[in-house]
Amino acid sequence: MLDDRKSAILRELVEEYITTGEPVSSRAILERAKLDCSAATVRNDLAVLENDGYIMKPHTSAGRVPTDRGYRYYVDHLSPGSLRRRTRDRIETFFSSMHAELGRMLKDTSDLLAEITHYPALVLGPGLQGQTVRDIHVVQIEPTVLLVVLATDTGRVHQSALQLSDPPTPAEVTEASEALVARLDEFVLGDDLLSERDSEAQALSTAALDIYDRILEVVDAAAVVRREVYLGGTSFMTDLWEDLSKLNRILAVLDRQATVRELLDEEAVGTSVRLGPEIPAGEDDLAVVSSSYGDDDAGGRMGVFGPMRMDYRRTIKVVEEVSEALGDSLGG
Amino acid sequence: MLDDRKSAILRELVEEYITTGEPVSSRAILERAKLDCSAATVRNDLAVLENDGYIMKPHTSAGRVPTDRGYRYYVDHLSPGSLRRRTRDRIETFFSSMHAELGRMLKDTSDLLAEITHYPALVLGPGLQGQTVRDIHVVQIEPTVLLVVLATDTGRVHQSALQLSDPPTPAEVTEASEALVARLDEFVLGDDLLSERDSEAQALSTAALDIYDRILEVVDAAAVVRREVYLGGTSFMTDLWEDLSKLNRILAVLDRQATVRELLDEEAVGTSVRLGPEIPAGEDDLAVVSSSYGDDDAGGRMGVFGPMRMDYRRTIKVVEEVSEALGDSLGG
DNA sequence: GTTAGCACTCCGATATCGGGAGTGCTAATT
DNA sequence: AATTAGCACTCCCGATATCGGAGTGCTAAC
Repeated sequence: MLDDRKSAILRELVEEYITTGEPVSSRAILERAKLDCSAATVRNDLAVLENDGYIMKPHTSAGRVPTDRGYRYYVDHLSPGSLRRRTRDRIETFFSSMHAELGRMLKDTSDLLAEITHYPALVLGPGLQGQTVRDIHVVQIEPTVLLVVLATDTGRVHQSALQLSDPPTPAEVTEASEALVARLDEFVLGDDLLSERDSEAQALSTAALDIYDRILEVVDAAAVVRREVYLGGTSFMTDLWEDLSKLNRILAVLDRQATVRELLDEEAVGTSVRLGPEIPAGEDDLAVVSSSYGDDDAGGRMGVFGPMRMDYRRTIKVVEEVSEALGDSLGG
Repeated sequence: MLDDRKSAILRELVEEYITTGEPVSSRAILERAKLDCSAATVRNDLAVLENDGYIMKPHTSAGRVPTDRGYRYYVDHLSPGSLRRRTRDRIETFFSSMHAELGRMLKDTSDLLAEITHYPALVLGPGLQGQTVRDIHVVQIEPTVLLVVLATDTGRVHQSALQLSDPPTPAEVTEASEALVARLDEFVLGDDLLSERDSEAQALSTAALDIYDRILEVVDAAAVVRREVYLGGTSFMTDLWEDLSKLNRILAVLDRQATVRELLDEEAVGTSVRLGPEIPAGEDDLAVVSSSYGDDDAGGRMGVFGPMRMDYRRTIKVVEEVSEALGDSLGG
C-alpha cells in the first residue's frame, strides 16, 4: 500500500498523463497537486514508485509514465468520479425517447456510448436464455424444410430452419405443431427439455413424433443461440492509437465475432476494468471498461475499449450509467 | 480515344503504379511493355497523356501517377481479367459447404470476399420485397402490445411490435388474425395492399377491424424494411490507407449505416466501379467495386472498397464471381 | 526526511548536404 | 512528322550534424 503523498503523486501523474499523453515530470506533478514539498522530494518518491513497478521512464532523461500496475492501482484505489449534469441528462433523454426494434436499439446504444465516451463501444445483445415461450409456429417452406418460429413473452423472435430427410404431410406437421404448442406453453428457455419423455408425445404418430423431437432439439438449442455484438464509434480509434500496426491488430480483433465477445469479459458481474495483459486478445496497450445491463436473464454486457491511457474516472461512470439506463429501458 | 501505343502506355503505367505505389518513370514503362520505341518517345506520349488529364506528376522531377480520369479510362477500356483456378475453386468450395442462417451466411460471405480480394467488403442483405407471404401470426405480448410475425416462402421471418391504444380481447385478436391469414395468403410483399377495401374486412367487428388495419400497415411497411449491411475485413484498411486522418474519415463513413449503403451504388444493375468524386461519401481517394447478386427480388448487392490505387482487374472478377456464387446458393 | 544545486543524459527539432532518378528540351535522324 | 540520343536541370529524400532544453540522479547541506 502506498502512503498518502505517494498515492497523490501517482494519481496526479496518471491523470496528467491521461490528458497530455506526454511523460510527466516531477515539476508538473508538483504544480498539479499543490504538494507541500519540493520537486526533489517528488523525484525521490518517483524513484520509489518506479522501483515498485508503478511507473517507468521511456528513456533516461524523460518524465515518468504509468505501467500496467500503475494504472491498475489508479483504477482500484484512486479514481472516484461523478458525471456532469449534462451528460446524465443526455443519457436520460436518449433512452426516454427511444422506441425501436431491439437490434436497432442496441446499435443506437453502442453509438451513444461511443459518442459520450469518445471511445469505440461494444454492446452484447441479450440471449434467449430465461425467456418464456409465448408462441411457436411451424411452417412448411419446402417439402422437406420446416421453418420454426418462436416468440417469447418479451417479444423476442427466434427462427430456425429444419431439414428433414422425408417429406411429411401437412397433417403430420399440424399434429406435431399442436403437440408442441401444448408442451411449450410457458416453457422457459434454458430449462431442461429433452431428458424425459413427455405426455404430449404419447399420442403422436411416428412421423409426427420424429418432427416433434427434432423441433424440441431446435428449441433447446435456441437458448444458447449466438448473441449479436453491436459496435459503434469505430472512427474514434484513429485518435486513440497513432500506430498503424497497432490499429491493424485491433481491427483484426474486431473482425472476428468470437474475439470481440471476449473483450466484454462475460464472466464478470457488474463493472469490470481490464488492462493490457489481463485481456485475452493479447494486446498490450488495450483497456476495456465494461458493465452488465438488465437482469441476469434478459440482459447482456456493454463496454468501451481504448488504450491504457484512458480517462477511467469518467468512462467507468458513463458505462455504468448507460448500462443502467438500457437495463431500465428494456425492463419497463 | 487514345491510339494503341498511348493506350498501352497508360495501361502499363496504371498497373505498375497499382503494384508498386511509386510514381512510374518512362523507363519502367518501357521495360514492362516491351514497346518498340525509346524512352524519349514514351516521355513524349506521357506529356500528351498528362496534358489530356489522364496522368499527373506529384512533382517536377518525379514519374507519373494516374488521375481519376486515368483510372476511369483504365477500368472502362483496358482491364480485362480472369481468375486463377485456385481462387475460383476456393469460392466454389466455400459456397458448396455453407449451410447457415441467412444473416450468418451474408456475414461469412463478406469475410470471404474481403479475404480473397484483400479489401474490406460489404454485403447488403436482400429485402423482403417480392417475397410471398407464407404465414402470419399475431401474438399478444402485453395487453396493448401485439407482436406480428411474418414468414415468407423462402424462410425469411420478419417481426414487428405494434402498440395499441386500447387493449383488445384475445377473441378480437384471433378474429383479426384469421382475417389476415385469409387476406395475406400468397400475398407478394411490395404489392399494393392498402388502397382498396377488401372482402375479408367486411365481417369484422370494429375493434378487430382496427387491429386488422394496423397490421396491414405493418405488413405493407415490411417490404421496405431496413436491410442489413454486413462488413468484413476491416483490418485490411490499415494496409490500404497509411494516412490516419483519411482512415478516420473512412471509418466515420462505416459508422453510419445510411452512408455505408450509399457506397454500394444501389441504383446500379450488375457490376459497378465508382471512383473518387463519383462516390457520394465525398472521399477523394476511394474506389468501390460492387455487383448485384440473386434475383431482382430476393437479391442484394455486395462489393469491396479501397483506395483508387486498386487491383481492378482481379477485384472486379472476384466480386462478380462471388456475387454469382451467392446468388446461386440462395436461389437453390 | 527534505531540499537546493549542479552535472549529465538524451530527445527531438532544425539545418545542411549530396546522390540520384527523372524530366524537358534541343538537335539530329529516319 | 515522328522518333531518338544527349544533356542540363530540378527537386526529392535519406543521411548526417548540430544544438537547445527538459528532466533526472546525485551530493551535500539543512
